[in-house]
Amino acid sequence: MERIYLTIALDTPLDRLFDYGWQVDGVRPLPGQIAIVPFGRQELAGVIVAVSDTTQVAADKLKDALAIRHQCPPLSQAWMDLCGFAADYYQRPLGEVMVPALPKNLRALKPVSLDRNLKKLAKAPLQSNAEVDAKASALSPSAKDLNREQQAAVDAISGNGAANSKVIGTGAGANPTTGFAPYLLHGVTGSGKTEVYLQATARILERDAQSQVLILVPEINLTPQLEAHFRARFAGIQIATLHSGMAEGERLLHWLAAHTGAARIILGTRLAILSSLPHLQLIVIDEEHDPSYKQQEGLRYSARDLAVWRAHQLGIPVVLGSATPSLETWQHSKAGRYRKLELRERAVKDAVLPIVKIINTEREKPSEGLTQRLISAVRLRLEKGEQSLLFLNRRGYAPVLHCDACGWISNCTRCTAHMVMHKPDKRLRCHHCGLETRIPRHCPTCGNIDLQALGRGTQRLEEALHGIFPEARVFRIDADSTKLKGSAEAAFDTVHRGEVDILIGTQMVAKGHDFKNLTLVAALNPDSALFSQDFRASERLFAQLMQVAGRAGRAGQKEGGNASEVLIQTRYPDHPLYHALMAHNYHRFADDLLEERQQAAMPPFIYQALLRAEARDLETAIGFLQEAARCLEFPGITINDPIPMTMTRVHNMDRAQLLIESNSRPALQAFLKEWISMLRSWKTRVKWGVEIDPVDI
DNA sequence: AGCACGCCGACT
DNA sequence: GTCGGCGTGCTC
Repeated sequence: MERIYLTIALDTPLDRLFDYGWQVDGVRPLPGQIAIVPFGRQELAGVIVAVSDTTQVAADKLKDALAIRHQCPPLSQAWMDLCGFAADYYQRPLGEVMVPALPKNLRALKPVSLDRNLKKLAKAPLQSNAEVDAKASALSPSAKDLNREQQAAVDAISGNGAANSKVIGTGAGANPTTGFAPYLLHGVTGSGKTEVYLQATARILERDAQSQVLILVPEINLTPQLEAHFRARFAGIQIATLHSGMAEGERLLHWLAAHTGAARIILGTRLAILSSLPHLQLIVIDEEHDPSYKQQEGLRYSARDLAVWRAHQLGIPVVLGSATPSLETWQHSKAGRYRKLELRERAVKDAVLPIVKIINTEREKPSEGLTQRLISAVRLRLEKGEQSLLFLNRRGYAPVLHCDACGWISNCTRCTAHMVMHKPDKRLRCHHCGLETRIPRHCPTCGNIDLQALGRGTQRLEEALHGIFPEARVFRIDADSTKLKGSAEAAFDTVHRGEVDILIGTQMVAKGHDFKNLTLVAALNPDSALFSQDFRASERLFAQLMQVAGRAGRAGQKEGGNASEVLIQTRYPDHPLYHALMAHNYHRFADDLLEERQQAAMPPFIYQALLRAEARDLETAIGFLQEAARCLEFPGITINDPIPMTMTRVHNMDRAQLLIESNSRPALQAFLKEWISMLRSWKTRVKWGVEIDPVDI
């Protein structure tokens, strides 16, 4: 029996790999396989990254691995390289990238779920659930006719004809007919981006009997409807879905379908970018500008950026679709690094862009948050039997409770934030730490029983609308009304079935769902983002408003009907952002913002990283950052002053941050590598972490 | 990060 | 007398 050594990546903050012994009896373990090993006093699953006849580790320290999951085909070198890149780029140990990227049931200490799901997969193809099937059966199975621009896009992406002249480089194992080619597919809602994805996918699948296509969407809510489209179009082809809302067993089943190549189409949210896809030939990122593609805890990766890297690695096309591309992507396309594919027309027959109008709330004072003009517009829709959508990006009843007598306000005791009043369950709730109390009957400091609810959330708006339109069917969709699993989809279905007259929603309703009978969209109070500290706030607001606006009138206008209407209630009717919105002019808006960013030396023209620190008191956190700022000088690197975070205290911890900037990405990377290893060697009670390419500053 | 060992305060 | 606070030390 041969004795060998396995180098294994484990999910631990220790930035190194661990060697284990193994007695070979029969099959020799391979890199990319899963091993179960003893680690300290625990047992962990890890990924074998190398197999060797020797080890540097002293015999008295070395332990033997406990088991190898031979039944699971090894992860490819390409997948391990992807994780290696992410680990390097985001400055994390390899095991912290690899291991959490695998389904929990694959990492379980006992292979029961693995064996069960492998057997299941061998026996029968992946099935979609009944709801998706029902939706799919209502959709046409045949490809729609494309307009000229759509056709050009499909040809370019799938590499047909001379259209694909701009091919940049080819990676190892690349399909010779494509090569790495990043595309920005720029088109408003209703311009038929989904049809482009479907037909490009069809071409890729036809070309090669094994090829796989990965399509990412920003939110779990959007996967069922996307799945229905693909299900309807691709009968007999296995479609895997991957998102965080799946049960662990199901998740493993779908992951295995992708990993073994059985699934040819993979639909998912950002986490799917780290799945194993041995025959990947095309990646699509729908709504590429969406902030959800940025993971906000643990490994803070950008799924969009990893998608572009992965496409480059494999030498395949990647499509970034959006009506309002991120400035990063827009700049790449202007510089010619990404090829721009424009869809200028709405592809849906007779559809026209909605008319955007501004309501000046300085001149026309709203009552209960609603101006008279808006109320009339809703009434008109009610009379015509059409739907209205009121967009208010603030959940709860009122954002704060206030005592007029003594000035008390409902502050959270653990956070620099107000406790939000939730009327249905009679609670005050902190949206940051989850602290809850009953709504006090009288002021906790002076005893005054007349407490005022200040401001307006979706619940209060719902109440007001019931009062104004008693016979209307008012329906609210937000994180509170859709807390139960699957209830968000049910809620959207209720609207689709026409059982709702007035829909109230937070940003949840802005994405994806096209409501056929919706002819009025109103944004009630979007102003707060205009003057935010975060320089990306206006970019996000524009995208968000453009997206809600896109919910209206998608399915074409009825005979003789008017275009849909979008009403924006604002105190700043002359703000350029609203003017660009009225003119449906993303180009102008984005170009102006880019120019500002270039003048001010901000992303995407420079690169940033953030060191965040968290401690019991602010002085400790700031002190740590000050010391960190002093400890290493590096050419081409700007280290700013530490500042408390906008929301300083969360869950009784004070937080501060230090911004690092450079106009050279390699310089920033080199600096961070050295800096972080220094910081790691410090003994401190401060909790800290580094984020690369932060999006919330 | 886990997890265990280790040495000092308020409870049955 | 013990349960348990979190300091510090280690993980092939």
